[in-house]
Amino acid sequence: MEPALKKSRSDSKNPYLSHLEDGSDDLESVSSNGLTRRATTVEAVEKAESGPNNPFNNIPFSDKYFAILDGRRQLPVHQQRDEFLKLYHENQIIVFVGETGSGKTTQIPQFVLYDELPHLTNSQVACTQPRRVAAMSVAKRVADEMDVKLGGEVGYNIRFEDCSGPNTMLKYMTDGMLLREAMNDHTLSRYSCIILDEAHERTLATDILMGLMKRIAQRRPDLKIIVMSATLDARKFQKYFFEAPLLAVPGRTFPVEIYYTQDPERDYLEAALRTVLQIHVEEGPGDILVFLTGEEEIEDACRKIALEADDLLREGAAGPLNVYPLYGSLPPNLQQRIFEPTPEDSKSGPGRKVVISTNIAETSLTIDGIVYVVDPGFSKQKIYNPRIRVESLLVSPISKASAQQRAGRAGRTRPGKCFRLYTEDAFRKELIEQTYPEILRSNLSSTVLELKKLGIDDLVHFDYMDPPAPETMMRALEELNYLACLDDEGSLTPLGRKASDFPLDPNLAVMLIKSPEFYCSNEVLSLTALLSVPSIFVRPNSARKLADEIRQQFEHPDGDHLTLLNVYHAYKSSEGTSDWCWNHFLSHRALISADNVRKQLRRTMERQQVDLISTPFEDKNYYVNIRRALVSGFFMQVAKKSANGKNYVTMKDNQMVSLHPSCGLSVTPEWVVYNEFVLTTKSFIRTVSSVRPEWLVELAPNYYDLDDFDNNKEVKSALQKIYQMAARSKKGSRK
DNA sequence: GAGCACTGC
Repeated sequence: MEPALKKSRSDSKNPYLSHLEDGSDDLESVSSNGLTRRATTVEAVEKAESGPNNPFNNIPFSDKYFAILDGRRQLPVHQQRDEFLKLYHENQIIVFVGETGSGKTTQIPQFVLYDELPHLTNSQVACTQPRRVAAMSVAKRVADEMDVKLGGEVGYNIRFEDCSGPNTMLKYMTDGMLLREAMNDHTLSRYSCIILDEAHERTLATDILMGLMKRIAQRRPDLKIIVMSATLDARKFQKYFFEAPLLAVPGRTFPVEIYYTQDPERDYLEAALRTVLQIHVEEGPGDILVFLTGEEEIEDACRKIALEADDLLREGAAGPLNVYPLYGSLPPNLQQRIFEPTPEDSKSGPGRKVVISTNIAETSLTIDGIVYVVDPGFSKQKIYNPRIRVESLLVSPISKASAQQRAGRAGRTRPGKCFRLYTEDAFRKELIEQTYPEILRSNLSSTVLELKKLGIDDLVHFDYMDPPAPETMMRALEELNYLACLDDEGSLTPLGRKASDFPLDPNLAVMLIKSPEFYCSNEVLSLTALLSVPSIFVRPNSARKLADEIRQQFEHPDGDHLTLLNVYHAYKSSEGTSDWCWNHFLSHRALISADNVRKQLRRTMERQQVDLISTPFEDKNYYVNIRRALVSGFFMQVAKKSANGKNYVTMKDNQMVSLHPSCGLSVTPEWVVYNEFVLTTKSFIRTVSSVRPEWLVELAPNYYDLDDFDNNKEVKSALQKIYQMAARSKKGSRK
């Protein structure tokens, strides 16, 4: 036996593997990529899995364990365990594709774990997920399957919650969390195997991790990498990962019949309503899922369908129909209603429910009992325009992959039907294959900062699976340079290093780090947390006026940022009860979330030695200090009132914008800083506060260089005056 | 006088 093997055995923290270790017949040594690894055979691992004792903790397996084990061995993926192990032993990287129901997310990590068990020392196996709930629920399931305590041998790690410990060998985590870890440990040295699950979703974090994995793979021949994805673009993953071998496992779903329209639909909303009612009248039992694009559209459709369905029921033309909306900003108790039982059949026809949902039902939420899917072929998608530096949401046609995913939702419990409200020709010729990965649709300033912290110096030649547009990269580098997070050579500055440790956009991070200079880091910390969560204001359709009136009592004349702070302080002094929030039209959920973010940021501040300071509330500069701190991070998001006195013009880009109607400023100040640029029916700036122009030239002289304003005479001359005034007062103060 | 698809640190 090789010395390496002996070493790993004597270091092993799992001394219970005698039956694996001693049964030398079951084991063989395999050499690949210059590294010696011990290969377990299916017979050996199945023996270990069959007990009587759990090899991971030496406790006898429970009866429940064996019941689950039988089910696991029925999963499609189990048939290919042998094949998987062979590939795993012989290769450093494998691409694994398995459709819904194949069991890949729960089983593959266990296959790895049983295989690694003989030589696991202190290393771990990580399996990433794009969503927190998935990481949590899969970890729970796998802990049950392995008959261990969650947080023990099997755990999970997501933002705000680390449920793992010193004994954890398998850790499910969000992709963002692993990326954070990589920022402080560039080779991810604590892991012996990293599994990137749901890679086809192409989240920003997964894309960066994939590029990182390629680099780490070369530096760490001992690291195993498994990329798991849905089938469609397996070739692309293989090619990207040095022609890694592919293992494909069939899913376990029921067939779904696809129907197209003969002619293009002029009005997809109207067509969707008609289709739902037609299914309800003509088709056999089974619930319906309809995909629409947003809250307003969904609520509207729900009302119309409920009205029509009532008529049909009264006429005796159809059975009862319950209609449920489903979208992300719907309160959780209302989201849960989709799981209510389907209404009883009546003489006139089967009882059904119909769920009208955004894309949330495409991946994040699974509803059992869906037999019919209505797919109009649209969704709201984020797009980024680097020219004007604006991210916006646009209703766009979905991709073929997305259409396939939607259809699949009809076949989870029995054969189903999917009604596509577009022609087959349109599906073939007009839909793109895959939704563009997030990296091509986002502002990358956060990502660029992360990459720098990850030790990637040459961002342009980093091996992206899909390289972002050069202009997007330029914008990000330029923004980080103005924020002084990167120097003129593009290297991380001490400020940039600090900023990268905060889970925040760079402008928020810089504002927070600089806030002690303005004697208000306590307040800016609260403000940053409030700006990092969904809106804390609730404005129900039924009580808009009242909600607006109550909001007014918190309003600060100098701007929405200060209003947010006022609300937060009132919330804290009311002891944050949900009744108080309800009565003041505030979202308790958002405020709790802001509190969590605040705590996390505060820990980061302590770690980065950013002091917590407050200006006494009585001080006349209390609010001024906060507004000045705001400018130190948001000087690139400033607008000046335009000549007509109604609109605003953004600095440098010269975009005509309006104050968002939610803005609470009592007067329209000459200069404002804004948190967000929203492009909807027209261009709005949202969450706006008044600032003094002399702060701009004082706090961001590089950005407010007069030579950069030649295309806007009005702004240039205004700035010129301020520079002159500043010079004069400097002279004056010298006397 | 308008709106927040969905995630994540």
